[in-house]
Amino acid sequence: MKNLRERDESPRKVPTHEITYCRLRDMILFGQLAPGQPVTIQGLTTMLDAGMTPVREAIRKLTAEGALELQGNRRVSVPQLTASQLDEIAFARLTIEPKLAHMAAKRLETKDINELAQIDADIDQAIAAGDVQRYLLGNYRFHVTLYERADAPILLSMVHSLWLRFGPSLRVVCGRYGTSNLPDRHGEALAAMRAGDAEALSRALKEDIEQGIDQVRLSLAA
Amino acid sequence: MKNLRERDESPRKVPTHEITYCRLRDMILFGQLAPGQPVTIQGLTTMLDAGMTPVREAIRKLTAEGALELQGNRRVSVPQLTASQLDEIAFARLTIEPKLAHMAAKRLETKDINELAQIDADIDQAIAAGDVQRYLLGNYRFHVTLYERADAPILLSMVHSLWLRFGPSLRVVCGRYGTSNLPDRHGEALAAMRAGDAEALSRALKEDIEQGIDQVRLSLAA
DNA sequence: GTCAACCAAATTTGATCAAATTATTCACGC
DNA sequence: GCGTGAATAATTTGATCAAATTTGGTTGAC
Repeated sequence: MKNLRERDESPRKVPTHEITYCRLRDMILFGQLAPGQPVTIQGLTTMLDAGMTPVREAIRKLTAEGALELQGNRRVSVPQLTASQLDEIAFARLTIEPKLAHMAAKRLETKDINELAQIDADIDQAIAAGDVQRYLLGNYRFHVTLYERADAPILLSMVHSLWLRFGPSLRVVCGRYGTSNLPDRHGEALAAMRAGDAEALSRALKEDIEQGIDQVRLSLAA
Repeated sequence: MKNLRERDESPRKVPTHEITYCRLRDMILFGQLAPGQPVTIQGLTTMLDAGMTPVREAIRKLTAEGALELQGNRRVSVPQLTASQLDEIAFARLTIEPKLAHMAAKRLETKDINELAQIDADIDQAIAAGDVQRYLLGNYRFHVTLYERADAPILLSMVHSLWLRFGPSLRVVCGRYGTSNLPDRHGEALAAMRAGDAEALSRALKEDIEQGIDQVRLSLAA
């Protein structure tokens, strides 16, 4: 009985700072906050409709994850990647993500593969429609859903942090060049999953990641 | 003139939450907080002699880095590693740290190598004297000092997080079995640095890390 | 054994103080 | 006389704290 909550006003179960963190993170990953654009803490309190402490805590967490940086003294912003930082991310992603895919391969059940196929279908639709937002969200979900099956929380959190650093730049690329030329090795990946071929799966992921990073690298040079 | 601060009471330059974060982090890395031991936020406010907000922010940051975990509901604690989590850390460390060593190799100057030799000498003294605290601090400084020369902030922050996860367990091992049997491939590493051999350096680091992890793995089985 | 009241701890808000940025004004030079 | 630059004042923002609210756990009574 104590779990039932009748009041519409406060169906609180998760703390505000958690909600604030998620909302701010999604803003960084999928859009509204462009790299370099400076934001004040108080601006975020009104933007996210939360008190000062929860916003503050969300910022600390995201700063630790590399999704935000404390710019000089007074403002925070989404970091703008340099070429050498992109190389670091490339190395880390190409090492860890194929490993997670490999680990996940053995544990994947038919249900999981169907779910991933569903997500992939949605991605194809988004690409065809030129819907950047939906492509980014689908791509993120595809990778994370797969990696979660590896049951490796530490590596997963590292990947999570890498996506927070990489996501904003990918978004900029999509916004500039549209959804064509974007990585779509998901078909190969799904085939490897169905065949239970861990090696092939991790190879497909590696190529998918390389393609995405090359895209950003090109855009960075310009 | 405005930068001069006469008042003894408040020589504030770095914010409290920064200081609190560092102090708490060092407590986790080098000692006082054992894995599994639950701590309350209020306990930390008195222990660290800081207000509630700074402590809260430090906890958020350390939680994001994996140094603390929100235990069920109500308390935080230093996570206790499972065997599979140790495998994850082993994979990540053995991938990233040799890479950083390799990157650093080309940039090392004589001054840096001398500094590292100095640290290594201090480690040897600590091992001979059985001084666990000093060994841990020296070992940490040796690795971090080397990696910093790679000029790769993202990979460095990932390593930083891995050490925060690994450190407490290493400490437990030292406390239980003393400072013998501990990794000391630093001599080989220094030789490789002097020879300018990046491959040999990264190999030495790899062996040093493997040795340390095996030590913890053994202790975990018991 | 279950329910309710109480207690302790976490969360959150609002207030206060300090610091920094911006705007305005005054002075000096061209 | 007009424009530029520096200095100071004002407003905005950040950091910290203390108090109030909420939540979860525990204990005692029925």
